[in-house]
Amino acid sequence: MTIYDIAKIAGVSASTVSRVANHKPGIKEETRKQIQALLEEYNYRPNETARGLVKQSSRMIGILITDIRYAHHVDIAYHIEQEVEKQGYCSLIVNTGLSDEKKVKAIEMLSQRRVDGVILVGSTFQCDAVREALAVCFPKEPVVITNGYVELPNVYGVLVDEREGMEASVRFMAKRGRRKLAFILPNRTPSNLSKEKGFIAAMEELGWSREQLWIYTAPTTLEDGRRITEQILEEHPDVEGMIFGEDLSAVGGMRVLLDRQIHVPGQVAVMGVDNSRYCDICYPKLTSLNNKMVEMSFEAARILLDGLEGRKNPEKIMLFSNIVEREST
Amino acid sequence: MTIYDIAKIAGVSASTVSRVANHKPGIKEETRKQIQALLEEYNYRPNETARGLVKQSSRMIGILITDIRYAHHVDIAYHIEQEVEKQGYCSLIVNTGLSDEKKVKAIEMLSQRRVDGVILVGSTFQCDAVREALAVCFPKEPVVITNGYVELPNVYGVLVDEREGMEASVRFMAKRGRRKLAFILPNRTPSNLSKEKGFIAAMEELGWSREQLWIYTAPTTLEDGRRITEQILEEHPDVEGMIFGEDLSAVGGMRVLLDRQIHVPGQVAVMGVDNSRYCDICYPKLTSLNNKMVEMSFEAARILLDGLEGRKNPEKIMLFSNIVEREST
DNA sequence: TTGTAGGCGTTATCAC
DNA sequence: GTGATAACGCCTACAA
Repeated sequence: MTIYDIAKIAGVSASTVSRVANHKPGIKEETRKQIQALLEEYNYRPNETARGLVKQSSRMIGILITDIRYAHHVDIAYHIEQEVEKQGYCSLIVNTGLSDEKKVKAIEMLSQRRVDGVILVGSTFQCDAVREALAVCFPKEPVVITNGYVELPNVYGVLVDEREGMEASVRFMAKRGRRKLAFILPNRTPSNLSKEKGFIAAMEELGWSREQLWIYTAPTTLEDGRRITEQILEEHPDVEGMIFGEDLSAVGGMRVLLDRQIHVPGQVAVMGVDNSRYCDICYPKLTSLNNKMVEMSFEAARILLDGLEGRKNPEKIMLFSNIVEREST
Repeated sequence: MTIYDIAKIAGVSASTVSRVANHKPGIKEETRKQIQALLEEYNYRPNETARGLVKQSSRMIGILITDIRYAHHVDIAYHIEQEVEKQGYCSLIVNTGLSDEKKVKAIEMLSQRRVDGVILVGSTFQCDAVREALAVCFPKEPVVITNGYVELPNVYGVLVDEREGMEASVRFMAKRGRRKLAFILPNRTPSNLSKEKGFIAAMEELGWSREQLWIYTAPTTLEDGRRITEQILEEHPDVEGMIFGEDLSAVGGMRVLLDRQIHVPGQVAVMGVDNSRYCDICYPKLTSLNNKMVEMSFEAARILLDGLEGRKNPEKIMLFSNIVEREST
């Protein structure tokens, strides 16, 4: 059913039908009613593809995420989708994985589909490959990075003070008498590296030399958390606190402690980062650095929508993290 | 950059450029090379919107989900997205919530965007409102429902024997000496109602009358699981096993037992359904009825892709669930 | 091997 | 108020 079909049936021109369908003024009330009735009878829906072509706007945005299955990510995607949907935008969610190549491919694909704007979820997108791809594929369209930033005129960053947040976490532990701390770095994203910096700074403040620090690396799965915790217990049986750069591996780590009857938090206190759904599901409930995912999502959606409608925003904004204390500390 | 721009620069016609861009035969090797070079130099990408208009295909599919934040749902969406992406399709994921009205709106929106096919995730979409909307909005396009089915010529269902699976769960409990069982019904979707039927059938088999059965209702959150468990303990302190219709509320329930020092599984055995990520995160690890989410996703994607390319499939297929035993039983 | 012309379904700009 | 007509960017007969 196209406007032409309807026009033929009504005995009017296609433009008249178009005007009625778009609630434009300047139509005799009688014709309007008649055509409106036909529109409903034949269940007419304007072809968004054709409309997009002439309007030069797809009314779709792209959301790039490395892996939406991680609770923290899906929450962000969910909130962004809900927000932009209110303004009639659809979300094209793409899981890119960690490789630069797939990130670039995804950006090219989105530009080919002419999305009106893009949100990149996570500081992992703060890299040269992505920057270059954005520069050629989206030179004008608004782009927002959550938890990261790249230097381009049309790119906005919504940042969280994770370095400062991690320093606060160390002090939080220290205040509870935990000074022998291990830090578990998830992977080398800019965000995680600033957490590491925060850890180092705060530990030095406590009088530890950089060489003494217990810094380990483990990806973001339960199993990695288990493995690294076993290793830490092996190498530092006197550990008093463990700060994981992300929640899921912290949960894996806690389970090892539980199984070995090392009391949490009595003997070892544990913290994560992301304040995700996992924190309430595991046992004991996990204290976590809240990096303001929900707020970040709303801000990212708002800034993107502003950009789509020509409103300006500062290119970077910063949100402040806080610690959500639960049972593990 | 359009094919016309490139054509002008190259001094050829737009159709020649189009042919080169689409790797069509019948072009002199020399012109091909020259144009290919220009295409790359100017970073040309065909406008998918325009291409979609003429090809009458958006190469997008719609994925309808009530709430993608639930681990089981996001896993399904993830696998579908990955599968269709391999064939060059994009996924438009829409969170509809539970209301019929929003489900219908979402279907209309997807048809307006002319997606080539749709996957509905969960038996909650097996209802009259959705059936009617599909009939008018997608009379010809392939549609797949996971864990459900509606009677329409172009709709496929990927089903799981949850009724039988629930019977098996009851027997599984009985074999471990648990005969005083409570069943917690998440909400009244067709899928959950067949779980309930399975529970009833198996309990009758064990010699319980329908009136004696401990059947409760609680939505799918941690908090609901807590609340209902407290109520059950109140009303039936002698309960020996609890079967939750979904994992998350089971986790909430287990925490109540843990807090009251009721040993799981020693005193009360607990099971969930979905075999989701939550099962490994909680404590003790949750035994769960695996309703074959991963397999269902792959089948749904395959059937949809088959439909998109004109290949036929049986309108319904059934997968068989199994129990994944962990620590809670 | 290449170019021309028509069409995909809309919207928007002019006339009438 | 309404109707032609020309885009939007691409593909594809058909013609040359």
